[in-house]
Amino acid sequence: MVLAAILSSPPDLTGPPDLAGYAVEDQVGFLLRRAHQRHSAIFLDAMAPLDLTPTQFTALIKTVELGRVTQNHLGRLTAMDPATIQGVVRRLFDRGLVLRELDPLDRRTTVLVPTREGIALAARAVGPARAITEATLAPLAMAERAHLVALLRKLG
Amino acid sequence: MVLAAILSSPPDLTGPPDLAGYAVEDQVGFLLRRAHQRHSAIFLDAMAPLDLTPTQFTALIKTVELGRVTQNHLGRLTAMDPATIQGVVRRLFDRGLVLRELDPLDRRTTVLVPTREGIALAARAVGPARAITEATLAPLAMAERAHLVALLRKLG
DNA sequence: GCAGGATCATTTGCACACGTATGATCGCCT
DNA sequence: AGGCGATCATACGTGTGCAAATGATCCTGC
Repeated sequence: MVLAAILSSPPDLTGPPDLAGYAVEDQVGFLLRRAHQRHSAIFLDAMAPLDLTPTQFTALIKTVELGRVTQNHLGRLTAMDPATIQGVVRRLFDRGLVLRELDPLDRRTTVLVPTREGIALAARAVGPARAITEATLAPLAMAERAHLVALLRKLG
Repeated sequence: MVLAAILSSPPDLTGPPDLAGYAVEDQVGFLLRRAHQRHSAIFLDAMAPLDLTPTQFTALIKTVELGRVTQNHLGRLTAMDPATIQGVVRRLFDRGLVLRELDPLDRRTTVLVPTREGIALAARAVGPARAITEATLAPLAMAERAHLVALLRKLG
């Protein structure tokens, strides 16, 4: 492959273009994307038996925690915009994990309520979720883990 | 709304279901997703004039930096799997920012080469990119920024 | 009391991101 | 030589994420 590259490319006398010392792989954005990817992979793998994605898990847990929530409000609590939470909730609804109730006093909203199955699944998911957090933070020492979480939280 | 909730739901004597003190919003996964979202929003906004997404920018910069890369190799360098890098490169190609060359010695691969326009756009994008990193890290003090980057890098 | 602005949910269109599958090609080992 | 596992690019399906548009409903100010 190296040989192929040498043979098939003309000698580059100009060298790499000057990007003024900018290194993409050291930027927060790149590192955040990579860390998020890694966590997602760990999550999907560990949660496979329960078939929950990170967003589905978050939405379900929050719904169970609150008992009754409006869809938009749930979205704000879980950092998902209305378009995103809509799809997530639809999948939870299709699996019978949450119900949609009508609020006679505000006919714009649909109030979400966890079903018995939703509550049971949330309870079963907490264990794996702890393991996922642990696995995600595994490369870091204990003090570093707390530090990272604090910094991420501060990042808003 | 409160009244509606009272009227339409039976009294809940059990209280919120026990999730054993698990707080979703304090988990690394949730915080990573949130931080990544925030950064993406900042990026898209600041890079709007150049119309580059984070992944497109990363792929372009790396291609310019290297001069010649195989698509899969570029994917590994930029943390994108083959399926993802394919779409990203296709969009760069459609905009005339990179070329696809054939390697006669390995007919499986397509070698990517930046065009003059691609190189120029990359050069123009570096400034905004620095501003984006700065804006993303704005909530943190200088020492904290370095610390966060170090921790994220260590996270793999 | 009603008009204008805000809020709620939904839809559409685009871009990531991964798993999985497929077909072509390469490299190595017998 | 020949075959077999690995690698490269691509395709498809699903899920996340945002912007922008729509329509229904609410609430506030006048």
